[in-house]
Amino acid sequence: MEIPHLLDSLNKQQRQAVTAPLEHILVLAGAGSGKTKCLTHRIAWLLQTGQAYPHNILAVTFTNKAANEMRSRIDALLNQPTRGLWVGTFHGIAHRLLRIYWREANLPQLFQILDSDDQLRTLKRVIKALGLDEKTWSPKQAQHFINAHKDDGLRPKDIIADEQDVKLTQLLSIYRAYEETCQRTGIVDFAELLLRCYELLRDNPQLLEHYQQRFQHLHVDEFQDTNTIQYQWLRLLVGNEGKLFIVFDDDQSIFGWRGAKIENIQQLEKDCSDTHLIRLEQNYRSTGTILAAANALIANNQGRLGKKLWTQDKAGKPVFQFIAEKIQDWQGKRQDFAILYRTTAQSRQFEEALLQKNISYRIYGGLRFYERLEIKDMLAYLRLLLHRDDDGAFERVVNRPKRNIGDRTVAVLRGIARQQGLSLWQAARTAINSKQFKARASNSLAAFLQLIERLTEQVKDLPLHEQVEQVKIASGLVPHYQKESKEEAQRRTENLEELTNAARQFFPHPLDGEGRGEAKPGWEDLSEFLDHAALEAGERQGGRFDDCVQLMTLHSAKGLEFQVVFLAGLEEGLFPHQNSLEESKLQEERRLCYVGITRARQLLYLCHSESRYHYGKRDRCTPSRFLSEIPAGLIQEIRMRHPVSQFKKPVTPHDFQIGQRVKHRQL
DNA sequence: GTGGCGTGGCTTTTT
DNA sequence: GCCACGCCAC
Repeated sequence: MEIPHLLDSLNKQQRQAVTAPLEHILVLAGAGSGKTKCLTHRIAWLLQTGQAYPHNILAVTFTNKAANEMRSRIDALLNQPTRGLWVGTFHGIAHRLLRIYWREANLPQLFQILDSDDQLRTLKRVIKALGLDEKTWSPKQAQHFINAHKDDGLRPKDIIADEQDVKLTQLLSIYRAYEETCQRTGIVDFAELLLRCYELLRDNPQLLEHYQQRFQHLHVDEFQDTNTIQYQWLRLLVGNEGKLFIVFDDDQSIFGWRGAKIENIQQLEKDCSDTHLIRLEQNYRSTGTILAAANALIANNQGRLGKKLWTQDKAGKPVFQFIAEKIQDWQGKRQDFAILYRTTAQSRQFEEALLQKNISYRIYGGLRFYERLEIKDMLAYLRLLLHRDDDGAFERVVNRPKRNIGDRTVAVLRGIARQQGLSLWQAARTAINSKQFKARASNSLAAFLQLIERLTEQVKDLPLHEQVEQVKIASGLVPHYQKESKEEAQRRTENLEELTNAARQFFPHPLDGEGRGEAKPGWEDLSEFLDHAALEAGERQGGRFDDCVQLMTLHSAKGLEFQVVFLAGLEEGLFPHQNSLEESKLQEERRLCYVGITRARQLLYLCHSESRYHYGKRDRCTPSRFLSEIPAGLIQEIRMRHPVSQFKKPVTPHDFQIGQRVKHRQL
């Protein structure tokens, strides 16, 4: 594409951003203002004007989806795949660097990635091994404690614990023990990828300098979602010479609760002198009315950088405040609809209502492919082939399918492992050799060890997908699942079949080179496949239907758009949520509502119930304060024909009672 | 080793 | 009200 053409499709502000001089460019990009376009065109612009070579460019996103989208849009703009240009998630890029520089990062070459579920299981074992009570010291809490500190760049030694503070002291000791376990067994959790990579660059000046010189242009998507360690990592990498090009929207910062620091934007302006702010305020998505509602709502927040979205489109229909059944009347497609809610628990009622009306739907959320039980079981076998000392994998499958290796036997192994500082695998060896078990337990255990050894030998020269297939057969998992209900068994078997397919289609990604490499036998492909499974857990559970209404939480709707949006449950205590009524949290709730509103292109329905069940009790609901923050003139009120009126006192305005009275049924 | 029962918790989620 | 998980009894 010629350079002028590259700019043709851009508006004035977008063009200004894309062609901005080489300073730190901060693009404040409102909802639907074309931020990905801006980012991808900037990269194409730098390349086509000869201001940068591909290998000078790094683009970072939060999700794999965003990274893939960006990569393919850049390729499309340039009419070819671009080599040397790095596009990836923060975690993906950190992982890539750690795989190359594992020595410098003080990791074993074959370090493994732990997903959150594995991390939790590991913590459970650590807490047990410390002799602590799981009830007082919940693994969940410890997990949060550890991840939050890693996200802030803090190791146990960086945390000052007052000895009087029993709780903090104890959590710290768990953190320490967990770190020790991870280091000893070569496992790395998600937060560790970032922190370890930050430390790698910080502590290796030559390496840092190399990458500072290489990546002169750093592009960051959704910058308002960066946490402390991500920010520090970026700062390190950008150095004194590099230039940042960041795209963000402070009004769409909704992940503060998981460590995102919206202040990083101000911090960046403080840390880098030559920053230049550009606003993208023209919206290409929604009607004027929807935008007016969104603008009015968000104006109630303090400390905004400030922007007002506008559109050339007509005003559009008023925002309805209302009740459903509209879906059946709609002329367009089912997938034009989205029902958005604050909490996952709300989805069930909609499911039931839609089921009853025979409207196909798709729920986002739930388990993803690589998170499913049967898949994780298979992955555990595969992990054991590579790493005998993977205690998590060992515990998971040692008795799955049943091999007469019960809890008691495993408990003994745990004891030996703890005492002698061994892995469970080594402990099993030791126990068998020193005849610590009765014949039955000893034989069963020996048979399991042999199975893994034999299997390793058997598949080591096969291509990846055959390795997976052989392990599936030898593990005995399939007959194991067959014992479950028929549908369940079939689903699990299908998923395992799909895993083999995934392995067949999997092409490894050489670390230093670019693009896709050749599949080859040995353990490298398997190792990469396992990384892939952890880092890209796959799409959220999808529908079997093509044409369906989309159901999801507001958080997962970010970045998407729909013709018609129903925002459900606009009630005090639910949205804004009970636990978020304090001012700073309330502002995040309001931004969440803003995100919800700006997902709609044509029609927006704001819904609230008069009453709903809350922990078993039926409660009256007060309409959300967010409703009253939208000018009444933009809203057309609709009242349902048959409101559930268990309360004498009439309530206004109205109600979304879809499915609330339907008897619950297991789906 | 499994099933039945009691208890607690209950916002949002990516990697 | 509902689910997930842990514990105990067979």
